Amino acid sequence: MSRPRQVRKSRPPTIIDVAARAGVSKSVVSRVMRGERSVSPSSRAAVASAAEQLGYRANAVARSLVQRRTYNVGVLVSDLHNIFFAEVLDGLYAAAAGKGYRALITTGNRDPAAEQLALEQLLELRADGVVLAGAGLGASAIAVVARSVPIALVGSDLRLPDVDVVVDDDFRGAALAVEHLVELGHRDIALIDGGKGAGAAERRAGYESAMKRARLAAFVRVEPGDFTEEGGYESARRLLRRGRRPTAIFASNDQSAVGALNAIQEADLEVPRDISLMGYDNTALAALRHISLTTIHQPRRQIGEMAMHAVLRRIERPGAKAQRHVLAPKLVVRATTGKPSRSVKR
Amino acid sequence: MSRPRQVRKSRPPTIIDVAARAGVSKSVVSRVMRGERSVSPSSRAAVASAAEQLGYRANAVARSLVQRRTYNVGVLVSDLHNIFFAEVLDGLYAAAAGKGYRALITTGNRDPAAEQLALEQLLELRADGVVLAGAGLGASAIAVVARSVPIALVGSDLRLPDVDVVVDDDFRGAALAVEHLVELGHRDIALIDGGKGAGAAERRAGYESAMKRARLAAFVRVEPGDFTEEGGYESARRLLRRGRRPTAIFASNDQSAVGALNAIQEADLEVPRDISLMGYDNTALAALRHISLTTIHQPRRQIGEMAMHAVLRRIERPGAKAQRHVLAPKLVVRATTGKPSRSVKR
DNA sequence: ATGAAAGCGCTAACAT
DNA sequence: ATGTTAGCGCTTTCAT
Repeated sequence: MSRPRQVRKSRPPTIIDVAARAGVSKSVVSRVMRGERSVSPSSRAAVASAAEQLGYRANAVARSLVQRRTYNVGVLVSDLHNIFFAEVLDGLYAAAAGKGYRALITTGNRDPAAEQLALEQLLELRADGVVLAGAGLGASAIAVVARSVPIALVGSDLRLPDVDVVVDDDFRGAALAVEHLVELGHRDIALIDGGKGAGAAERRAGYESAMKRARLAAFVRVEPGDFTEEGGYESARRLLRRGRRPTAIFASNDQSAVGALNAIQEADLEVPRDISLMGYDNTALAALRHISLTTIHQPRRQIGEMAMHAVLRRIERPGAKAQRHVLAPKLVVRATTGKPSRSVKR
Repeated sequence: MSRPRQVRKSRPPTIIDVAARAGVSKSVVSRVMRGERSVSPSSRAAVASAAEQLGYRANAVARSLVQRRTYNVGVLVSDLHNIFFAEVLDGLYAAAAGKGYRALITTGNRDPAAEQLALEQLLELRADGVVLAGAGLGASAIAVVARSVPIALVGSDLRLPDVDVVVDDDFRGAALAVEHLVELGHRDIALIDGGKGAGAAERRAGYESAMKRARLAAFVRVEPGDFTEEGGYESARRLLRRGRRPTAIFASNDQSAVGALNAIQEADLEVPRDISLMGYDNTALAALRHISLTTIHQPRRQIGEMAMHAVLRRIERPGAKAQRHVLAPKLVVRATTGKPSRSVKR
């Protein structure tokens, strides 16, 4: 009558417990759990009910050990604060789930040593593949790892053998921005640069190239910047102070565009009446009604899907060659761009 | 002479390979890998060099199977887009790493079914503990899982047995906001409500209570809202349209405060000269120089650390009781609050 | 200090 | 259709 209720925290039931309860061998249980059909309906029912009663949950650790694969794809994100990656992660997740894999996210928090460690951990966990999203790892470190597991890169355009890379076509995106402004009638279009930020160089090149193509080489002006709001503010102030004020500013990311917007307003100028402004990335910031920034959209979700598909493909076909996948950006017109004013040239 | 170079994708080396190469038994290798010291210096050196040469990496899967624990803590985040959680994740990570655990992030993308599945996966992976960050799972689902593994909740104030909960004191935070405004001399302080959003009810109660304490019960005005920018905009428009315009608006999150700011500017009012405005959460939005919103800061990183410590504690001391941890918010004064204008009462 | 052996929970031949 | 058996790569007694 006074037996102890049930040992607290008894181990979770195993396949053997289920087998015993269902009155079959553990093989049958295994078959049922994996949905094989060479099992009699009666056994199937018995196993199902036994598992249910016991609250049985398959042990993925044991399964992974014997199958020598985990169905886990590790995702190493450099920075969870960067809103850019959130949507990429959505794509990664969706693509993984759709193919029966799990995405396991880790981060190094912008610390290279921590990133290296996190990657190491993923490999110890025997992830079947790895996606590096904006990772700050060195090319050599990546190359080494790429020999033992399929890897895809997002947001860094390294060209390594056996490493898939998924990038937005920043060169083209910048050109889109310039073309939009030119169509509106702008000629004096300045760029707020992104320095060494991801994609900044391509955006600068795209800007310069598009300006030349529009026979506007004489108007090319690259103002140093650093992808931050503060940097954008300072850059814009410099641009506005100069003798010849541009009729349009193309900031190479939304963040710095917001800073620029601030400087423009401080100078008592109105956007887009007195000056047009563009950003890049189409972040949530740009969509604020408050700001409503014309910008360039990167297909973030699709980037994620692509990257996941790339590693899954090489997981399932070990021979397959890695590729470089380039996705097309899109122009998003909002309220900060318009025709240049005919105001007096100073 | 023409032997195939080396089989592509040969299996990763195991402890046995290392043992053979080092000329010792696999037990010795195991001991070295785990840093036990009952190993002769010579064996240790031999093993180290063999492992190095082979590129040996411990197999966490095998280890987890035999140890019956993974040193993994699963983190289920409802929404990676929500910037709030990014910093919470930092805290979770740091705390886990500090104690020799790994944090594995998954998400259900706001889809309850997907969340349930993701949680199930974490349990199949035999995570030693789980942190639910803003999860939309039902209390009963959580209660069931809580019987088999230590769980901590962040951002949802459910009171369940055997479930740790970490929350910001939203009641107190709202009171802080009101007190700040009252000190500046405001009396007519309206609230833009957060509807059914996380913490909205507590913030509303905190507002009401603080108003009463300041003998301002007559001025209590709760304008419906929904934590979105659009909602904040609409709420503010309604507040401004009414006969008696409040001298201060307290929006129950930053997002809706930004919407309100927009409405205020449209009404040709200046902040804080004509009207003061506060938000809640201290998101990146509030810090934009453009906006520079006075707001209430939640110790997000600390919330994450706390939650992780809570589950680690119960992982290591299976008997331990779960607790409710309440963290204190902080006032962050920026540029949107000031003394009320002495302008004519309408 | 080292080795031998058992076993973690499961899958995957192989029998029957 | 079902059961038996042999591992997966490691840790952990238990000897020595």
